[in-house]
Amino acid sequence: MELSSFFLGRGNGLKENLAELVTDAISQAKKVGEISFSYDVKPFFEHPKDKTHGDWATNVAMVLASQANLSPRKVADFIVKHLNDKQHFLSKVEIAGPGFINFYLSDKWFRGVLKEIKEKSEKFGYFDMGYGKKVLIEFVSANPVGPLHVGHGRWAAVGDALANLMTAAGYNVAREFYINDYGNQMRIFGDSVAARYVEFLGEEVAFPEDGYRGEYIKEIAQEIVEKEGDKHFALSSSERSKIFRKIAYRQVLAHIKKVLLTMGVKFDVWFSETPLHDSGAIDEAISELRKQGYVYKENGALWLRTTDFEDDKDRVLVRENGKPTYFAADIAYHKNKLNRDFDKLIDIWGADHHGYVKRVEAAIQALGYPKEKLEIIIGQLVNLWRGGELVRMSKRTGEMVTLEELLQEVGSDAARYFFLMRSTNTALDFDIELAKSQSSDNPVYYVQYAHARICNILKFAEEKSFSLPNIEDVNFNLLCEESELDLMRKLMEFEEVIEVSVRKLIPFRLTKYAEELASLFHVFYTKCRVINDDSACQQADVELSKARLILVDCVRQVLNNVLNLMGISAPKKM
RNA sequence: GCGCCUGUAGCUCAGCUGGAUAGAGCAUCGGACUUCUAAUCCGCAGGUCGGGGGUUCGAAUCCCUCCAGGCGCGCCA
Repeated sequence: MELSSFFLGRGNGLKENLAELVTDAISQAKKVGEISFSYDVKPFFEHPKDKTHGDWATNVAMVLASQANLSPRKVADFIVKHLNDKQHFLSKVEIAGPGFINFYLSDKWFRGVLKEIKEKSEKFGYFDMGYGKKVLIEFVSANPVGPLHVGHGRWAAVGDALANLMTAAGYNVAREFYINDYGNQMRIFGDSVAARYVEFLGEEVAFPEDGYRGEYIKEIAQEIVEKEGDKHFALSSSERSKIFRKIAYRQVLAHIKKVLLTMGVKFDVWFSETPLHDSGAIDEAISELRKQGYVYKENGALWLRTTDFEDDKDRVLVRENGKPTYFAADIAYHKNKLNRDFDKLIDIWGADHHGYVKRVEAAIQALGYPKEKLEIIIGQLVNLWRGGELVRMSKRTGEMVTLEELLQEVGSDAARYFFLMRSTNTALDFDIELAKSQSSDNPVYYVQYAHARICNILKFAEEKSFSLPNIEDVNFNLLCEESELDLMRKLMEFEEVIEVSVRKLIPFRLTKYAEELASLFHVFYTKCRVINDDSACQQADVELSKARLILVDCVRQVLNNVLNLMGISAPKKM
């Protein structure tokens, strides 16, 4: 998924510099007649998989070769000849393989990253690619008729991390939860609780057809009995149902908010569906659609011609009985969001709703908005595993692990990490035993442990009166071990990771980066000692310790920042 | 039947706009603690990228087709 048009920002500074350098060299070569081509190509840069191929590489010579009617290596020769690296951020440029141009960054350049981290601290990695554009991310949006299940946890973790990421990238982000508190299901829900209530008070009652049979319904009813006694007993069944719908809804919603808060997920807006019906917003939306010419009547119902926008079939807006469909309300909801002046709407839905995507996109366009206004992320479902055993879940049998139970068992950090760990278009296998295990198998602890280890070094340094040096007093040229240079390279990548994660809407990329950085730190840790506490140690050792202290403190900072974006704590001690 | 997602090492997954010898983690096996936390590190091994065709200098990546799995195809929400 590419949102290129929306994500025109400054982008990654270093990459841009490099791109400019190469573009300039190409136009120079063209000017002097060495390379001729008629249409421009944008150089593509990547980090070579193999370190010995440099820090960056571009394939531009190979792309130009056929146009220029020259061999790729010849084109590369001409380009390299015209590179004018005024800022001296390259130490070496090589032509390799079929025609890659490999760039090696100068020491000066990637040591500069340490200074930048110290300056920006918790804002390191942040940059302005959004220019304050307003984005609304709608996620979770569970029906308020029961507890959240583990799938909701995934959307909570993904949505919240995405919101954090986009904020870091300079967007103005709001988080919203749409509450489907209207319609049939709410009525059934109220009836179900009412029936259990009457049951508790000792009266035989027929449980509603299609009623919610989960244990939690009984719990809600019992709570009402305990708090309010039998005062609703004497009411007529329709009055009772109405009241219970309200009470039970309040309880469930409060519970949903509480559980999400346990995960550290806070919404800016809780948007209720009911007012859309009561305020005439749905009628307005429909008349707007009619004005645009996409509405027609057939078989007593009112239809939206979504097939004009690639949907399989047209969809009903108003039923034969005069009641608007869920779809109609959803159109009014999206219209409401669009009216609130967001530059971009992002919806995160479970895979079980993917069949709904086309019609909502159609509705947006029928309302006169460009399709790109709305981005719908479809996430695949979550399978729970306990050890090697798949945990079967079924609403019918009531065998359900709720999000609350999962959080209680594995904790918020592990839960969020696991929910985030995979691409959203892959079904997620969530192994409860693994999430709980305090071992190297568990990536959450692996990353957090790196952070805690560094904090311990800093504490140890303090005890040896090796306080964190002033950055001006440090000679970073002393950092020349491979593991040190690898760490600095990885630190430098952070901004780029944020950029890619946002551009492609893939927050799971953060977990990969966190693990890579943690891993490089652990390697460094076993190879390099930071604090030389030998009283007889040389001045040179002291200088090296200073430089390494700054280095590990920078790693600590970036680990902290990436964990923050994921909504996971960065413990000082483990 | 149609639509969306998925198929890469024994397992769970990365792999960007088509690029260099397809990468991690786990599991297995073999090593490393008198040293700032061994919740760590190092090494070995492991692959017809679901099958087949096509596009081209080059395909895990793009196109077609087939196979397998998940999800969805209401005037439910």
